[in-house]
Amino acid sequence: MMELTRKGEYAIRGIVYLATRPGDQVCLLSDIAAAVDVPPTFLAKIFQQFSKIGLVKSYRGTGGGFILGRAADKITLLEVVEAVEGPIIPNRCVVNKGDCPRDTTCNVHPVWVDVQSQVRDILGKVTLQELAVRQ
Amino acid sequence: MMELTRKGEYAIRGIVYLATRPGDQVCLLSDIAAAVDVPPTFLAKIFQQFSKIGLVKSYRGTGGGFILGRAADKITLLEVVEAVEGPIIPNRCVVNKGDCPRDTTCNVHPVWVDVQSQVRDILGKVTLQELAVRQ
DNA sequence: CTAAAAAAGACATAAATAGTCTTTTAGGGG
DNA sequence: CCCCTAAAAGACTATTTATGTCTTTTTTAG
Repeated sequence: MMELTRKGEYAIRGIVYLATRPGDQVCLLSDIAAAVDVPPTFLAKIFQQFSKIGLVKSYRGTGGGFILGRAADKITLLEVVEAVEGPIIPNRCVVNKGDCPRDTTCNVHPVWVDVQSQVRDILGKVTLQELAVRQ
Repeated sequence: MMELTRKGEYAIRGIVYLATRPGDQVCLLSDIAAAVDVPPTFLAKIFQQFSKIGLVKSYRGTGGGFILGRAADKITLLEVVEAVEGPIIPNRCVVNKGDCPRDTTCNVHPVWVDVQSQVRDILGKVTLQELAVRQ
């Protein structure tokens, strides 16, 4: 349960790699894919999603490629994960209030709210900068 | 991401309902299914899984049915969820040590360990007794 | 022996996952 | 303007997982 998909795993690998590169250096998608061992066409889709919400900035044509959309310490793991996996939802019932008919009577509901909150909190406190440091 | 499946949701509903019943009263699967609005054949599969690991106790034949395998305050939500959804695994890399080749170098790894630990902790502290109280 | 009820296993359908392939758009250099 | 490079967009495919159903078997009470 609660398992990250390949897409999520690849997304993290790709953008963390980008964060290890000098901030002004445009990276080719093909280079990133090779470095983190992900199918290039699949990573392309992932980076398109990143690009749309500004997590990365893309340049087309000769000399094009990708750089981070913001400083690495301003991008959290939560943002990266939610960008490709969608919001952290331990159960449908927590999506939005009133969605679940049992809402007020169900004793399980607050537990899922708690889980959601804790997970978001953990992921939200980790930045790409921390993930990019080489050991 | 991290979404409980229908199976998990149904499993919780079913066993929580069982926990609201007097401890010595054997419940028909068909009655439970009707009460919590779950397809009976599907719930049957779920309760078979419960039965195998002792979360519920089953009786066959005339007058048969199900009761909890233990007192409601001795069964946690974590056990129920893991019984049908499998272990809480935010990422494959945390399954067991050495499984992930990047294990020692990957900075993301400890984050998933933390997530796993927190979620298990939250779910492990909630008992069926608490979930069964009527509001 | 018979009826009741769970157990077991095969089967079916739909959705999500994990990609690939092709075409289009944008930008740089000659 | 023409060509080359590289990302964007969208259609397409295969595999796996989720969500069940149906049939047969086993167990048990009366």
